[in-house]
Amino acid sequence: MLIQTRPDPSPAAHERVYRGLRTRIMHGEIAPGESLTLRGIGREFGVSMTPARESIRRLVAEGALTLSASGRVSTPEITNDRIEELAALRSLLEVELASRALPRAHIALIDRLQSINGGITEMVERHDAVGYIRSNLEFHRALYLRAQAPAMLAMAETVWLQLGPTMRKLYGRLRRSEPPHYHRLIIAALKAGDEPGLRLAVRMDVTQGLRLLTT
Amino acid sequence: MLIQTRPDPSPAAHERVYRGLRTRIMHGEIAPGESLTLRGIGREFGVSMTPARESIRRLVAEGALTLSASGRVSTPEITNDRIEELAALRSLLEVELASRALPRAHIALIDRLQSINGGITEMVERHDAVGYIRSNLEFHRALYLRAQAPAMLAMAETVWLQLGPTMRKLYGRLRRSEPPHYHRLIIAALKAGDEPGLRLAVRMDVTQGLRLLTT
DNA sequence: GACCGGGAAATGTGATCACAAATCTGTTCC
DNA sequence: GGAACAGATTTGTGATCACATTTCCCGGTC
Repeated sequence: MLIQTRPDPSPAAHERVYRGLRTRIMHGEIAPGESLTLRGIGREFGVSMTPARESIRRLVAEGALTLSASGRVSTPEITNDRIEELAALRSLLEVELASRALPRAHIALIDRLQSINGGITEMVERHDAVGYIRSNLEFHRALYLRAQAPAMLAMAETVWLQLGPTMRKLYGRLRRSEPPHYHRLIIAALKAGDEPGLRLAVRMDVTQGLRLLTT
Repeated sequence: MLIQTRPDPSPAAHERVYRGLRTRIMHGEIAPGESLTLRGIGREFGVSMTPARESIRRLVAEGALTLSASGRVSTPEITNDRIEELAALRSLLEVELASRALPRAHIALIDRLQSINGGITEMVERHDAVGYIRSNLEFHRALYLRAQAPAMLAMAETVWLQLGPTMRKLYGRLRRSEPPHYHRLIIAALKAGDEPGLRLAVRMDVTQGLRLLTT
């Protein structure tokens, strides 16, 4: 075999740009309604307009960005109806994912979740909004990875992406020292093998924060 | 006002290409594993590689196409696990959409559904696979449009898109003169305002065919 | 007959450019 | 003072090109 396995020597430029923008959006680092330009993105990542355009198309397709009639791209202004819908989607998808992960949840996973949870508490104390959002999503992703349902997980992440720009705003309205209460319930239900309890805990955790925005 | 309202005078080239490919994939006109080339697409639609590439990026982002490590694009070969997952997603999303549409379902909608249903029967008699798939999706979309949940509908359509290439294969295994049995149940439940019945009928309709593929 | 190798063709990637449309800006006019 | 207009600038779009890599095909070797 002549070809040495090099899994990802230098990701394509459009991939780099895509990943960069994606995590920024998902973590709420871009305000709703903020607008972007192809040349600006290109300059920022040191590439030409071509890869910038491709990454934008991808993000638009995933609902992370909207583009106006004239082709201008910006993060979507989110309405209450849309938030309600996205919260319902999170509930539907993530309850199912958690349920599928339950029979596969070993002790190692529970340890991992508890560790991530500690990180979340730390972020709350530090008032680090981006860190909080990132850790919170990490908690959910760690659990759902056990569901062995990649298409479903991808859909859930797409919903997170669409909610990204409002997450920041959401965080501002949370109680300052709010501990991840429902996360504890999720872990307890996992330990007990309690499926109805797990479903309820996930549903509450997922809709709790978003309810604040719609009222 | 100087600017005359022209809602869509000439859709951008990449949009045309995107729509063209999308409907072909969703209707099952492209076999699983079939591969496409940027130059080929460009030649077919009379455009250069640039719009072809953008539409491909979009479709890949939506899961309608996969691209290999070397960047080659093709329709995804679908495994049984993936089909099971996508069927579960259809079930989750479409049951919810139908449920939300129920309180808004007027007589005009029911008439429309019955009319589409007639078209489906016709397609079955004609052994027109593509027409069958198209009419079937039209039936579901007409119902879900009443749910007033655009983000959720978009997700459901994404799942249809991902199932597209296997729809054709599925059709081949259906009984020749199979009438849209569960569609009748859906319409009956709508008329009766029977929510549990509607949820069940949609779940059965959505998973019925796909079950054939996994066994 | 099957496997391997090398060269030719095909393919994806990214940069650059021209062009049209949209946006911005500074000035003028009421 | 504020609205309207015209020119300048910015921006998205799509075509074209060069380049590196991959894929394909044909001939040779064991």
